[in-house]
Amino acid sequence: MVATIKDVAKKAGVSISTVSRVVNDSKPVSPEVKKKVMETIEELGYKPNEIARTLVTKKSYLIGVIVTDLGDSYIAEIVRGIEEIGKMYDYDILLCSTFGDKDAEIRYMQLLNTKQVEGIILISNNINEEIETYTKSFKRPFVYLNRYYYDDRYATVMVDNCEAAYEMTSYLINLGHRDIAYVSNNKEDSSLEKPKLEGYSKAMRENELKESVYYTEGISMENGYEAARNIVESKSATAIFCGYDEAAIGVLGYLYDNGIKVPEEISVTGFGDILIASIYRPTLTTIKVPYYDIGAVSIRRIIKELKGEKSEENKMILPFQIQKRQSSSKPK
Amino acid sequence: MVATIKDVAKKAGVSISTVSRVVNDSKPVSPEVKKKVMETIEELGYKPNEIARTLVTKKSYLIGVIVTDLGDSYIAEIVRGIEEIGKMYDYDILLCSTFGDKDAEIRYMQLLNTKQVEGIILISNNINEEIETYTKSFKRPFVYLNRYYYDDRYATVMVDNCEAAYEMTSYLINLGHRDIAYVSNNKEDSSLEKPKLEGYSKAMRENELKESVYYTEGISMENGYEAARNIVESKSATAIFCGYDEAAIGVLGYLYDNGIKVPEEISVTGFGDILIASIYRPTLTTIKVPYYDIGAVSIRRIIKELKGEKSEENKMILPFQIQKRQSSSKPK
DNA sequence: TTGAAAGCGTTACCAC
DNA sequence: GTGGTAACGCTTTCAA
Repeated sequence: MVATIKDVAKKAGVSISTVSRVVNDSKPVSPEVKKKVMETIEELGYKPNEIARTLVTKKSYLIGVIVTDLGDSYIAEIVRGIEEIGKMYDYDILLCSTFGDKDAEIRYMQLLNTKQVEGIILISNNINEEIETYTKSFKRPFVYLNRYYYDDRYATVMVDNCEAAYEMTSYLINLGHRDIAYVSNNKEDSSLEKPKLEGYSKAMRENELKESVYYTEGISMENGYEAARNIVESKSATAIFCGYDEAAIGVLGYLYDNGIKVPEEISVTGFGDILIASIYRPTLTTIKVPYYDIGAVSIRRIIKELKGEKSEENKMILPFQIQKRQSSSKPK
Repeated sequence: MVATIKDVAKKAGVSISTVSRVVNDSKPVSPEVKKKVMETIEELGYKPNEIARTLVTKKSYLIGVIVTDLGDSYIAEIVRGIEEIGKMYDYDILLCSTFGDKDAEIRYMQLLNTKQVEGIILISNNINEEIETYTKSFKRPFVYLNRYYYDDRYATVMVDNCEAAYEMTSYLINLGHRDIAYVSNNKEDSSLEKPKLEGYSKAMRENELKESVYYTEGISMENGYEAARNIVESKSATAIFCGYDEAAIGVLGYLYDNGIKVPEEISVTGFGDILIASIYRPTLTTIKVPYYDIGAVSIRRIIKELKGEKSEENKMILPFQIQKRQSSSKPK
């Protein structure tokens, strides 16, 4: 049987209150008694039961993190940020994956609450109206991260998508490209795709260039692959800018499979800077979204809120960067 | 304030025992009372506090998972397996990342124990003698996963590395290759590298071919990149078999950067089948290690043990597969 | 079928 | 400084 505070108290010949005091250093204890208690603790290998502690203090030091899929490298990166910063404040991560299932999101929100997490970070791909019901009833700090949809009801952390798309398009234009295709994700009303399109349009308009947008079903590599086929078959571009790295990798795959040289014949750029972007050959020029920082800032916000400091702004904007790599160059 | 069992009891005009009974369906309750209680629960939005429950039942339904780094796709895959199967048995994952820090492994083992996890799965890269002390004192189910070292003191799940390396080498030989270089990880005494080397040697010997092993500092892409340079400069191989996919991707990178065609001029194969293996171009021929299943089997073992069914074998061997892809072909 | 009460391992308040 | 004890929210005997 594992030792409890009682065992320590008995063996040390003091009250459990005293043991509790030395363990938590919460109130003065005479040096001799303290020494004795600490020795006994050592001897018995006593470790406070965090569950019992949580029950009385209401502090579980647990943050619930609900993700779509850890297999997505950008999500692993966010979780990394959450965890590392969380640990700095003694918080641990209770992890749940939804694999895109809306019901699971709700189910896990509830589950995590019964497990007494102090806050929840939800990484989602959907719009899920039911969420609000639960965030409201729980009254715990909540951060909502979503690559597709923006919802001003929840606290979130992101980059300025419009600005980023604008800069990337401008970069390609400055390289000398005139025919720049934009591969857009078609999720109806994806509220975060709009600003990207705007940024692209703005740069093109400013330079009096003709816009050419290709819509895809989703953002997968397969979608990118298909988009590339369409673009190449209509011979309509010297540069392809994709709204998501995943699609961009698909584009590169199509070009590779069809013997089209990148960047000599066509330049390709992405959005995100997920792990493979820098590993794939040619390496992908893209917009580096600071996923690690997004996770870090998210949990920091929750911890701040837990300390009673209300953050005023719901939306936190982080800086991005244009990562220039092998996949882009001047047009031939 | 969130409703407790007391609130429900009072409002429903019954004892808390009765409420507990209907919540857990643990003892017969008269239909009318049951109905009344359930209505009250609904009305108050009552959800049992799992922390309080754990305190009395000793069941936290929490499994501690300590990983090196979620950013490694194979680890994300293992965790996926752990989580999905865990959820089937109502278990949740408490996640900790060590980033290779040995002390962190110990620290988290202790931490997770104070949090009352029912079992621990440790994914490590090191040999850490201290671990035994803790697994022993905790007496909780424990599974140890390590890509480099095998330690028969702990329960573990793996593939037959020797057999896998043998088959991959044989595959290359059957394609017609005679000069096959093996890129080995040099971690001194890495006890899992030995069987791989054996498998390679065995296949080469059986065909009276000259072995040529290149040792690297680690298994990173950079290591693979360097190894490829050495191999190419000494013109010593038509096929390169790497003990880890990461290194193989590095090899492909070097060949790409130096205009050497894969597989036309050199075939490349790996070990693991991590995510990029199938995304990178050319796609990588490799040994598919069932990481998801490794996670799944690990947690299933823990849950079995929790139910009192002791597994007799410490070492569980899972089947692998040779994944043939673009990076290998007959020699020219 | 139901309720009272002990107990899980702590913390925190109140006396002394 | 120290000890006794209520309380946290729940499950589980034990009686009725």
